[in-house]
Amino acid sequence: METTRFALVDCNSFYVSCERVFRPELNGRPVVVLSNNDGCVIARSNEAKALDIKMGTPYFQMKELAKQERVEVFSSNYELYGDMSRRVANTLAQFTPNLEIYSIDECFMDLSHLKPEEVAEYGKQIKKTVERWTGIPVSVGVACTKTLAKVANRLAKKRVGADGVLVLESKQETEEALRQTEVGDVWGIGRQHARRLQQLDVHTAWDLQKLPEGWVKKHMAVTGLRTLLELRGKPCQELEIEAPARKNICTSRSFGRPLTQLTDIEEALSTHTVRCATKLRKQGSCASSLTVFLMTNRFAVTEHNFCNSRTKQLASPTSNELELLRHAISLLRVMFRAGKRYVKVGIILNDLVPASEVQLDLFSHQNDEKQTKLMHTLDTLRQRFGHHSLKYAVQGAIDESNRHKEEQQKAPWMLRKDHISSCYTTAVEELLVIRK
DNA sequence: TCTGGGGTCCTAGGACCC
DNA sequence: TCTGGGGTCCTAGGACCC
Repeated sequence: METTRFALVDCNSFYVSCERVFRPELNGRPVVVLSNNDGCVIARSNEAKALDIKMGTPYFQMKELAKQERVEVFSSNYELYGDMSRRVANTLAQFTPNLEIYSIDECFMDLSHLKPEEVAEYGKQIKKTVERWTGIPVSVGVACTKTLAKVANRLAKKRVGADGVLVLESKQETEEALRQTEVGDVWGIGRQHARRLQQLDVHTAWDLQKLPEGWVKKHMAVTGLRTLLELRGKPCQELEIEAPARKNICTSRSFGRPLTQLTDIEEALSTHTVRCATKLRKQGSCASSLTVFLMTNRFAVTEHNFCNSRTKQLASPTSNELELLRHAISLLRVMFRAGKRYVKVGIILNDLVPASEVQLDLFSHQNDEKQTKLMHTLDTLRQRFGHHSLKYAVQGAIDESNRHKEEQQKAPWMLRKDHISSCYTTAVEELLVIRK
């Protein structure tokens, strides 16, 4: 029987690295990237980590420090990061087609076919090639299960002399790695389980791996048991080359500032709904129900906290955004209460089914086919001319297409993006600037 | 003034059925 | 007063991931 071998390739401080590719003078300097609405820190360069800036720190709490230490601050630019992510994945695909795109900055690769003595050199080649072709620095961890590959990857980043590549082949190498890994840093062990395990004197991945299966199953469910077995070297999770179809699709955003007017919230919700429906059709699915949720500020002590949601079951599954829009707006109107300051609205499309399997409702519109063609046309035009090229009146007159727009020219629900970089790789005008 | 967004899986417990 | 047993389905909530 062939033993399995997985590599985990993880981009170092991915969002920061994307910004640095086009601003190389920022290498060696502290850089952070903020979440949507410039809320919290979600990516940090090593120099920023050295300043003790923690993941998830609200930006307003570190503004002063950023100024003092000349930290370069970016709003998140997902168009850029998504494009860079595709470049990294395409590069990795040159090494093996057995590739799982696990997240925007991580890929698992199947390296079972290699001889043990070839693995380390192969890992170095992967790292070098990605950096040369995309400009993004990566770390590579290799082991016989996904969970152990994660462990290896963490240490590849941390260990001096590892140089960003670590292979766990022998029992001794694996044991040493597990002893050096805190239990809370194991993939699948979150805050709750980590705290509980610490209380039981289980501090490292090595301690965790020694626990009895029965206890782990009882207290950490089968997902915990899988983690345990994978730490022991028994693979429980395969490579997922084809991304499985999503079961829910959600689009939501905080507003640029708290809102009190229904019409403003309707503009935001209808824009989210169109986005969400576009994602739905891209996956080739129809939604059987939709949920709209509306939130007041969960941090405000003075306001009566309010998070409400309403769900609508549809007569038959649909991907028609006109229909989804109608239902979303009517759910919002039922929920809305005057006099509250709202901070966020969102839509979730649930119980998705493949469009090809949707039962035709004999009593519904005769013009279903016409509607399908209309949606297809909308998708094509938006893809070609940008998402803002075709809108409904309810979405409001102002759009986000000019990303550097002054605050007062934006609709009140639109995100703050005070530190946005250019879409170097995808925006036509940017490409022209680069060519000049 | 200022605290992200988008997912998955699992389990317990209630409702309901025979 | 006593008040079976086993199965399924659904949902809310918890925990986790990046």
